[in-house]
Amino acid sequence: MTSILSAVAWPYANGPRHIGHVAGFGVPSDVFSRYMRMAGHDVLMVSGTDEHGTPILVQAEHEGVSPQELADRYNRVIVEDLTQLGLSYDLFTRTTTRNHYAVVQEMFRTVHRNGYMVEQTTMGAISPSTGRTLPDRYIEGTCPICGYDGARGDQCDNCGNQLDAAELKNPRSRINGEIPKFVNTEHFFLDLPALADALEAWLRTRTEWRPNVLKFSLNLLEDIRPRAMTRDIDWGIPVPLPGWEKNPAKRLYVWFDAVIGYLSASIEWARRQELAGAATADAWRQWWNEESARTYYFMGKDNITFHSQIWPAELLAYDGRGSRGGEPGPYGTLNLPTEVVSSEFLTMEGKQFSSSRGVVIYVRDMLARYQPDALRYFIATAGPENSDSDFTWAEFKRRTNDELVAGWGNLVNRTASMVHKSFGEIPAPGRLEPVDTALLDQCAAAFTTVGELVASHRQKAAIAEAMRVVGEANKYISDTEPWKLKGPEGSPERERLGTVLNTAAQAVSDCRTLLSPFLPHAAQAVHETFGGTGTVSPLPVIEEVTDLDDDSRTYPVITGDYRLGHTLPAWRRAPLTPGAPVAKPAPVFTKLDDAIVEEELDRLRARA
RNA sequence: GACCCAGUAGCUCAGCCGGUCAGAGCAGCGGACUCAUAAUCCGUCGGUCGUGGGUUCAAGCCCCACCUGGGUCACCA
Repeated sequence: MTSILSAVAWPYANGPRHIGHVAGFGVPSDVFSRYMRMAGHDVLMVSGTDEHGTPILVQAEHEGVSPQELADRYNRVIVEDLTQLGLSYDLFTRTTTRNHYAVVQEMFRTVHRNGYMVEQTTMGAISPSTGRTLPDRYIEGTCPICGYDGARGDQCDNCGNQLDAAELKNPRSRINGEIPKFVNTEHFFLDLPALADALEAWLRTRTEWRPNVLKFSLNLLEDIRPRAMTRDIDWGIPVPLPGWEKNPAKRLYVWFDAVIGYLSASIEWARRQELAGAATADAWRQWWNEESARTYYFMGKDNITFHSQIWPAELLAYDGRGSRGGEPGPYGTLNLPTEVVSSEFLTMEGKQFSSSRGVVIYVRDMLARYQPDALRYFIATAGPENSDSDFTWAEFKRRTNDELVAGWGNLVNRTASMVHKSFGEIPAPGRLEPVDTALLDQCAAAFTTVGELVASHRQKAAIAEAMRVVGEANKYISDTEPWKLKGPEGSPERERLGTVLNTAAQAVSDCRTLLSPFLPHAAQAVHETFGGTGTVSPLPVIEEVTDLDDDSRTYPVITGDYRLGHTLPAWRRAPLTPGAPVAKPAPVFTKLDDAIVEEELDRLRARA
């Protein structure tokens, strides 16, 4: 048994999330975590909403609410969406808890004490009316090179040249139109060059990573410079140093605090376990201090930099393992990522997702009209695992109808239907013939092959293998033709029918287990269809909790009971019990009408 | 501009270290069957693996150039 941390990217709480987001971090991390639990490992899966930073502040001002109110609203929306999708977080929390603030400040203090947080003065654009940093992308003006008037502070969309915001002619804020002021400003920079050797040495040991992620990460080292970890902004975590702490205009950079969420959420989880009497408050150390623990980080490719460079650098600095040396703080020596599992991007009908341009389908809207497992199936089989992939409504309909419903759903339905009509319960098998054992052997072998594929992050191949076994079971039924076995009670034909249907039902049960990491909702339904009782495929729940360090505040978290042997079966065949009642089955999956393709495309066009 | 990735049958994609690698699913066509949400099963058509060079006994797989699409390039989560 290994301790496995599933560290899942933190959705930004400035709006609802679309299916591209959950394709990148959500479904892959959940499939991995569910499988690892069934394989007997000790999994801790954590995440939460990321709630600081300029975009939330801007959005909140735009809506006339406080940033916390805005974050509260979308935190709840995101919590509900991810729960409905069945993502099995042990704890999904947020970055505005007191616990998170305390952990982030402790990280900062130790990194600073170890000498990796250096103060520098830089020239930055600020908004004269608010005093806040104006990020380059929020500044626009006339391009000094081509004269295009809509150039942004970071680059000109017309001529494509990289720009420095200070070079723009007639610069103005895209937020409120005022003229930005360029001033000297003090900030703390994470001294990445002092950590570069340690980073590279560590990356060189990461041979298991997807090659593109590793290559990208190594490339980042070539031009490594100190990176600002504070901002001129009043929405964020205070800098825990004398003279800075009470300065409302200086806050920690959102990315400095967001990645620390993996640690703070683990700590929050342990503290809540202690309150429930289930573990001690330092139970989190099992994943963070034990060298044998493995930590997997799931995200979209836009986040690679922060997980393969910034976060490991923060950890190395905390541990005192850079060129300046140092000592770890109270959290001890913290584990670096075992693997950064990055997905590519999902596109929508050939275009990049874009909320502002209306090229989008939100998780919420998707789940209002379609089954969560239908979306999960699409993402698992056609998602952006190793390269960008395209979501189209036609393909979604086809995958759902021709593969999920016609392949897996039909196998369940035809098998249960025959068992119900012939016996009303799981029949006892007679003597097995070669055709029977051949199918059962294939099912048994699939536990190894599918498991290894999921463990090595080749989920598309894994689900394809599981679906291949589904096909074998369908073929078995065609070959054995149980509908032709019509002998009376006690006849050899009748016994053969029992054997065939028992074998088919066992194969269905095996496929159910094999597919359960991908299709957890259906797994439970299939289990019950064949007379099973209890939970075999646990789903997450939303709990309203009180902030551990602030009685006045409550918020929703995602959590759940995913204990092996209690709510989860092991990753192997569970023999069926003859005599378990099998009622007339109800279809597990809903077939989609051809018309949904045009309907959805119309919706898309209406948004644009 | 620099760098990275992708370009394989009508469609969506597999092809790890170069030698059954020319594949799968869907669509199309032909057939079988009727237990099942007209689902299933069998057979079949189909590609000079973006283009042009090169290395090698042997190249989707390595090298060079080019074309097309996507991405990254410090304060954008």
